[in-house]
Amino acid sequence: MPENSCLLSSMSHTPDAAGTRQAQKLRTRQALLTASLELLEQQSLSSLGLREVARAAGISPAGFYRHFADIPALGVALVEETLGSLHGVIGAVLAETGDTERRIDRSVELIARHVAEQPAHFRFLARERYGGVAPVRQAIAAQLDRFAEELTSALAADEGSRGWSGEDLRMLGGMYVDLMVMTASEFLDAEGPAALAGAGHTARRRLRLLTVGSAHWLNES
Amino acid sequence: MPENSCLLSSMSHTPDAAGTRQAQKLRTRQALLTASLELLEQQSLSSLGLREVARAAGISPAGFYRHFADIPALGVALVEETLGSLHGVIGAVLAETGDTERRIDRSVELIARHVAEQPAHFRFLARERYGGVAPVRQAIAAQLDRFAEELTSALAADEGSRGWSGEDLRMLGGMYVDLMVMTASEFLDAEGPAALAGAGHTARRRLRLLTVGSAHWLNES
DNA sequence: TGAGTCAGTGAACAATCGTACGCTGAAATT
DNA sequence: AATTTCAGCGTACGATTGTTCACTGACTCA
Repeated sequence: MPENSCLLSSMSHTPDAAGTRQAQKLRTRQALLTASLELLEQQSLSSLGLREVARAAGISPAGFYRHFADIPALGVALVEETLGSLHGVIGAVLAETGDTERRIDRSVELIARHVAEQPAHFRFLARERYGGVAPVRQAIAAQLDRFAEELTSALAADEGSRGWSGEDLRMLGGMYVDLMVMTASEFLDAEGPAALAGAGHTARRRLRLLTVGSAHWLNES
Repeated sequence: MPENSCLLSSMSHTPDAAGTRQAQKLRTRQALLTASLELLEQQSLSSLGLREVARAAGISPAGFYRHFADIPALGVALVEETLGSLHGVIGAVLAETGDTERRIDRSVELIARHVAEQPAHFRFLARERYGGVAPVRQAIAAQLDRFAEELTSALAADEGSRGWSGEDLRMLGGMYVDLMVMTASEFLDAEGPAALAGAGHTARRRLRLLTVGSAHWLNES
């Protein structure tokens, strides 16, 4: 830990340039989220202290309560921030082209890019998916269910899944979602470009295996 | 929490019947493991307190150090206890019969039974697999890698995987392991016999999809 | 301009925490 | 029988925790 500095340094209460009231509040809220996400790279939410977060964000412990009632509440907000902006992206990738191989490549690239851009968010996600804080667990489950649902309806529109039952489609969508989360975790664990490429390689092959399986699903089931 | 009682009550220091020295030590060690596992049903390891565990096990905080140096060290021991006894079981199930459908049924039943018999162990496993305590995470990863390896060599001996590359076999083994962990988590989340049966149903179908995929893997890859 | 709102402060609180010390007494060893 | 070993205890330490309270002062709005 090089610096436990005040992340707000030059923006707190100084009557600087920008800052309507609520804009400033949002900025501190964001500072809390950012600071906690940084702290969460080395520990899990259930051991994260309220004071610890406030300190890292540069506000007093009591100030925390102006934004969140709890550490769990902050966790739920983090879930929102991590996954909220990703809805609709999957459908776009699937709709892009019909070529299966290219679709797989695009999907893996998409995950790799997002993970590389905001690793801490996905680390948090993987860590808390089955973590010790119930509200956060539920929030993540709800978001992932939404993803599975979106993926399911995107798959239903595809010609490759004609004749599939809704139940089977849901299962397939769920598997894709789980595969994505697992792939994201492996990208996170991968250190160095070689390991990263390897992770992408096996991720593609896993998706391909699923694709092959679903292509023959109706004939053998 | 109905009772925070002393789990050792009648066995600590009383010159009762049984108990060579090391046997008694093992017994308190086991009490520590059992107590912590119980506490871990509602929280994760990184927020588990040393004093909390000692209190639940009925010994003094200082006594904890006679058995473990850390809470992380206790976590590693829990990993050992959870997965150590399961090695070899997978190979036995796979070797039992050649019929794919029956094999899938046996596997899912195996998981369901183990999860039902010791739910807390598997809850702990799922929670800490990507949890905040590095040594525990590594211990789990090492154990699961061993499982994947065992599964891989079991698959290699199977006639269905003739012509597969070692790399592909490892991927498939890894997917089966991940699927097992996921299935275990779903069994844990399932409340009531209906949800439990449903989890088993989708677990079987997921395995079947993987089987269908691997049956056509060589032709389409 | 004047009154009201409210994000953030600082002090104080009772708890809990991890760790260290020396001690005890039963079991093990000689 | 004398000696050593060592699992567990009791106490104490400083540090940190979550939460509350009355406060301040810059913004907002009439």
